[in-house]
Amino acid sequence: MNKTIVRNGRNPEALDALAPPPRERILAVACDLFYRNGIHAVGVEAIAEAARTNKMTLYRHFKSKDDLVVEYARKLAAAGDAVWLKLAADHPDNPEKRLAAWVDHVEEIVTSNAERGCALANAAVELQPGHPARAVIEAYKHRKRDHLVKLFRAARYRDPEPLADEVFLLFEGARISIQCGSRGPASRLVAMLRDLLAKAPRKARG
Amino acid sequence: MNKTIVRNGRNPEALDALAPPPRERILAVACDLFYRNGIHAVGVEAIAEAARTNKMTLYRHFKSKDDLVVEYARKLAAAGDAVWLKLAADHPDNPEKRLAAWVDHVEEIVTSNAERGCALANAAVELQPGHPARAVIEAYKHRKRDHLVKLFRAARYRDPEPLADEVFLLFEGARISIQCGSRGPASRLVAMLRDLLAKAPRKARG
DNA sequence: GTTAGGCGGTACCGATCGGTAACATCGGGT
DNA sequence: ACCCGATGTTACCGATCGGTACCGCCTAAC
Repeated sequence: MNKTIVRNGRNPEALDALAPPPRERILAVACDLFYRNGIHAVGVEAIAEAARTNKMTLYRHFKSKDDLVVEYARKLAAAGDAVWLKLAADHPDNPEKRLAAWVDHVEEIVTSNAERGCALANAAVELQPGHPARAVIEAYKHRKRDHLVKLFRAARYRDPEPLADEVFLLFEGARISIQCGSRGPASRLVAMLRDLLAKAPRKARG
Repeated sequence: MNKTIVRNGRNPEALDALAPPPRERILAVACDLFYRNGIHAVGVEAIAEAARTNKMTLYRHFKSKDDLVVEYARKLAAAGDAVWLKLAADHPDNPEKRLAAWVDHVEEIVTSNAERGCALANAAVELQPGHPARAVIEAYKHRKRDHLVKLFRAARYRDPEPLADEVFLLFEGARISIQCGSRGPASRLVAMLRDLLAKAPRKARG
């Protein structure tokens, strides 16, 4: 009867000893359900249940469902920002490799199965213009576009801003198109990007 | 007391003598509300009320809300197809003018205020993958891409399919980006398109 | 004039929604 | 041994959802 150390009361001899605290579980489950089924289609009770807890505990950590949605958007935005941090960390002095790594990352996203598009864009579609999560989403999209500009500037492209806008629109278009059944155009995205980046004019070295 | 001819019983002396029958009013109002507020955010009662009728009459013309949503998607798809028909009718023998007119049309859409993006793409985001309206949406998006291919082929572009895919993604990306707050990249869409179409290689005449 | 059908109005149904109250229980820290 | 904070459980609230039954009215056709 050696009762191993567990994080929460129930289920003493199960193997969820490494289960995160409720708040993290709730948020993780909410991310999954919101993304797969849409925000409006998922009730708080279903989230609590899937997180192996209950509605009360959910409301002890989040003031309201809208608050949970805001945290959802924040977590997604943070995950997106982390990609750029990792990109910079992995190739600190080589913009060329950073660029190639980013294209590989895009390829991963766009060729992965069960793709339901950009979760933040989907959320923006579902949420009313005044919803507090919209500000999080819009700020993230702006940062993303700026990251592209900086990446292209570092790679010595002559006109990084128009190039970033074009790449941005292609990427966003691919992700929204996938869930509209247009996998055809989206499947060509990576080839387009490689071609575009190869042909765009760059400054001379030095 | 000359009772003028009216289309429906009530309100004999008002000026809505030219009011369409209830089904058309309901569908038109549903299009407006679904687009502006999202499908899940609009109840059938609100639709009936805005159409100056009631829920019963709505359910006499539509089996369910899902059925109304399908008709909503069908109407949007028909409106989109009508644009291509008009394009072909306006410039039957001049692919160049047809192309220019299409770009102008894109410019109108993308610069109009209160743009909430592509209504069909938004609907696809909100609807579960099995929803019957999804088939309508996906079929329309395929037609749209094919229309682009045909347009570019008629304009004698050397590789109409990759070009159509690229233009398709740029357009879709712009519309989804507008409602994510990224008006910057989207505002450059038309310039991108004109540049892209000017530089893409074409076949020689004859 | 009569009839039939489309329409408006109201009241209602069961289900589910987001959100809360009250209480039992368990754990770790002192 | 004690207590306190975090969690689990249950029941409940008002509001709203999609959808329906019933009745009365008006119009159009015959």
